[in-house]
Amino acid sequence: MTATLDTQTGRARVLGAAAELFVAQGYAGTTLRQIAEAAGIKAGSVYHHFDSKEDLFVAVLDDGIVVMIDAFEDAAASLAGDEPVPDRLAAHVQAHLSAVFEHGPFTTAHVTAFYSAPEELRERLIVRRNDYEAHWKILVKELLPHLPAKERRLHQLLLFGAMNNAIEWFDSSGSVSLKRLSALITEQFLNGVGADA
Amino acid sequence: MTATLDTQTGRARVLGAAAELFVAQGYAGTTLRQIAEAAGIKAGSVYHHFDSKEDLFVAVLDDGIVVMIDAFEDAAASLAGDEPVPDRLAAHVQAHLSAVFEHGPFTTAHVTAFYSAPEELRERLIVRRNDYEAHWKILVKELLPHLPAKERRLHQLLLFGAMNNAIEWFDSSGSVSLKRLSALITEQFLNGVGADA
DNA sequence: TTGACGACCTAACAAGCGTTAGGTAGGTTG
DNA sequence: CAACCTACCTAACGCTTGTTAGGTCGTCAA
Repeated sequence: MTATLDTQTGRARVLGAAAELFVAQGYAGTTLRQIAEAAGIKAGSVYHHFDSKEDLFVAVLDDGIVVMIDAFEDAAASLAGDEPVPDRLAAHVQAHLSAVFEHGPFTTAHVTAFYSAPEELRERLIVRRNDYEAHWKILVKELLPHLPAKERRLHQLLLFGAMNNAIEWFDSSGSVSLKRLSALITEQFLNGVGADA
Repeated sequence: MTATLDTQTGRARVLGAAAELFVAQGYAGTTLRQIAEAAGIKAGSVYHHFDSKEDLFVAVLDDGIVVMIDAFEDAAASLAGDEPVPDRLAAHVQAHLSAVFEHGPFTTAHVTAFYSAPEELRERLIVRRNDYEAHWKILVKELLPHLPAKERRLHQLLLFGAMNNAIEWFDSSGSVSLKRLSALITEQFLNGVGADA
């Protein structure tokens, strides 16, 4: 459950080491020898668990998207469904950010390493990514029924941009908590920065 | 002025080819032989113009940030200074997006390729990046004087996130114009998505 | 005419890459 | 005890990488 890199076995250690390195250095910038060393084995042994570097990358990101979808559905399940719009949105924003920042490098890899991979490789991942985005699309439609679909899509993309870009500057051990950040993004998204407060 | 890759000479062709490839494939994913071929010369000849792959990368991104700062200052100069807040913000948002989407691969590289480079390389670029962010910081302070500095910084980061992430989905030849996108981002930033319209 | 210079090319270098074949040690199963 | 499986290791393969040394050819100043 709370197993770290040191206590895991074989395949899981490789997967975790790969996730961390892909996040830090991207796909092309990470070598199998680095991954192997971080996992405590030799480069050739990686092929006992995965057929190729590409497959390993796909495995990392597939794991990540599963975590994100779980987080989304947990958030949905924790709501009765009749809460005010800001509360419902905030719960899901926090679930997303929590998954990215606090649930290990697998989710983070989806935000930072995805675009570092060759396009051909990315194509193997978009199905599951679209699955996650579809969850959000339904939610946003429920929360903002008054908007035309096209505009709703644009706003959703802007929301994703604001959330995912936070990975470049947000420090989870800093003075701003993740909960506060979630509230801020929600408030900003729904009501704006408030030119006249 | 409107010189393309084909009409440029030596160094400029290498620079342009490198920018495009860095955008498409990242730093580690792009080879000097690819750059050379795209520029119409041989790999070794790149070293007549640049001392290393790292230097070439820095040159590309330095060129990009200059364009962005120019665009920002042009937008500022085109304003009288007493326009309403939404108009002033929209002008600068459009300047930023226009620079990223319509002024060649150098500016784009700053958004997409920056984080694909090793951290040591990135350090050579942050001085100029900070210079550009400082322009925005001053502007946001003028536009939103009522917010505490800390919160203003967070909102600014969210704005950058929304703008820069647009590179992953915005299609400048699509049905949404860049001007409309600028207006949408500005409206969203200042007033939110409007839960009750 | 000579000389220098810029812009390129050829050919190679050492290092590192992803990947593979074949081997070894320990645990489990019949 | 034998057979088998899992989890590794060693050693190498062919290839690509960034980089360098030295050469060529046209242009242009003295």
